[in-house]
Amino acid sequence: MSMPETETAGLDFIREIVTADKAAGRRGGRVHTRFPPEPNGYLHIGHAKSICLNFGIAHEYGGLCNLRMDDTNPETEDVEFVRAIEQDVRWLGFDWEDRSFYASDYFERLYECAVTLIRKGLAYVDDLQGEEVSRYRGRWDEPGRDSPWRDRPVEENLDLFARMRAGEFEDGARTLRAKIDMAAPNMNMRDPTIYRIRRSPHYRQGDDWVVYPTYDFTHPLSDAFERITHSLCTLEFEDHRPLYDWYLQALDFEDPPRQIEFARLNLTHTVLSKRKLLELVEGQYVDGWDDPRMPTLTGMRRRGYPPAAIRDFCDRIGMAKANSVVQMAQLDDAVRQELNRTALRVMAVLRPLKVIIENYPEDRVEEMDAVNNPEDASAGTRKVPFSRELYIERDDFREDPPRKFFRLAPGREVRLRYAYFLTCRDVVKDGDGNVVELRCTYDPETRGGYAPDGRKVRGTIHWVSARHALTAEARLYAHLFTAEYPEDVPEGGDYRDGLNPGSLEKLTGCRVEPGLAGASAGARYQFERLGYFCVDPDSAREALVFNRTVGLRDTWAKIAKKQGRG
RNA sequence: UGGGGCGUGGCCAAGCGGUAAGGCGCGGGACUUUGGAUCCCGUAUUCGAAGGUUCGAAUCCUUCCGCCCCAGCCA
Repeated sequence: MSMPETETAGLDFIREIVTADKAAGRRGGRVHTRFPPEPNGYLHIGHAKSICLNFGIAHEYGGLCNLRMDDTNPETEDVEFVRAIEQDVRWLGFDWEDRSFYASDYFERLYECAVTLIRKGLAYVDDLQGEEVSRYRGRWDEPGRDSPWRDRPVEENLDLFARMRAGEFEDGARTLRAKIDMAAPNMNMRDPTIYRIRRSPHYRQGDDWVVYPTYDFTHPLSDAFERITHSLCTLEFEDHRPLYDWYLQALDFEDPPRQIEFARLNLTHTVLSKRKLLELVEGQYVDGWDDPRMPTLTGMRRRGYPPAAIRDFCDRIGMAKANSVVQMAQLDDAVRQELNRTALRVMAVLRPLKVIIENYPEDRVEEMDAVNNPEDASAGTRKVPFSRELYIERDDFREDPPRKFFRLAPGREVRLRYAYFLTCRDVVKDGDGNVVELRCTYDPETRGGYAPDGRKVRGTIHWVSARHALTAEARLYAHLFTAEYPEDVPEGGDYRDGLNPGSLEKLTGCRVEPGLAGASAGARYQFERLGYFCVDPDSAREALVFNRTVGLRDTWAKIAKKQGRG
């Protein structure tokens, strides 16, 4: 038996902290994390990073991870979102088991904690309102001033706070604030708000409450209630950490959780901001949260991205504190790689060109054996019907082939994948000179794709039997992916120009990125579903539209510009 | 302007005083019943800049420069 290999490879900074804490036996040597979304929108790929991190770290250290709805703002939250969030987390492949929590379930305990703070002289009811509060808070370079209500006696604070809860005051009339330091250089410590009056029904607690705790107060306490050990959040909360710690200390929690921040995900060519995504949905610029163009998890699911690919992507991009913008190509590659391993292939023709095999009997149909996944023999084979009339991809034929074009052309011979060698004998055109049909012959000796005489062909193309093909009305939510192609089509025409990003843009009228862009003549289509398709140009357009990597960022820029803002 | 962070190739990202991992992208080649996939090879004499300490610095010290976050009764 060999010694176990010691893992010496670079630990990222979060692992380093967790490892050290565990080794030192802090917090009982436990590791317990949580994923705490606010149910005010759908989860996007940015959240996936956090989900993978939280569940991943917990799993790695033999700990647990909770799912917690951070629902302390009744105005924006809804059950629709909690259902969607649960579904997306599950889809991504994570299981919170019986640990589903809601910050709103802690309202009573939170209230008690606030009362404790008041008793300790660490919180007070402030009568200052809106504008006044921010004036008193001062600016970055100038200290704030104490509120005139800051030194109210404890009894009075207790009384007023109870009456706030009882609904005796108007919305916004008073707040409960922590008594910290109005001159603190860290703005978060200048007597932050703990409770505000908000007469808005909570999707979960109904009208039970008219006072709601703020995030800064709720979060550390929720973490402590759940005995979280490491509270992972994004960079913008870095200067909230002193406050996070302050609350826990003021309330004498033992073994308090530790907040650790990491950089949020930014991706090129899309927007990852719930607010912006909400506007895209509400303004009907997209079909909904699950529109395949959206960077939401549900959009990606509909678009055919396997959850394993998203997890892999999150692993690949790493965890750091430096702001960064990850290129979409990185995601595309993770998706392609996973799909390449697992997707069942079928042949498909997006822009059909009819082929008549003149020497093939009219009524004959053969079943050709086709491999379901060349990367995975266990995926088996399927039968594909072959007959006299086929469709091939328009781009697989060139009447006047450029150099290095190895596919079909007048007089040329190619292999029909899984079938026979085919030679183009004649080209049929319509009145405008458009190629509408190819008259061809096949070599009966080449069944299976090899010639007994040993002759070779350079090209192999896809095909579909005209009679048997599903002429899909197809909204193909299939996996459609391809290699990268240059944005610029070389002078004189690139033989791949049929469906390269440039022409795709013209076809769809949308910004198209190379990568997952869509079909390219040089590439082939790999679909998740078993079947064979022939798609007419109109529905092909739709398929392409749904499969493109859209410049949502541009869409957003246009909207913003129209509305006169940045 | 006060505070908090961050700066390693086109994009992510390891590295934590011993002489720049890896991935994406890009370029080239091999192979192939997709021109896909796969497989090779190449791609930072240099780590924001300048000084300093050291036999030796991306790593330590100093100064400077740049970028991000914070003045919600949002999270």
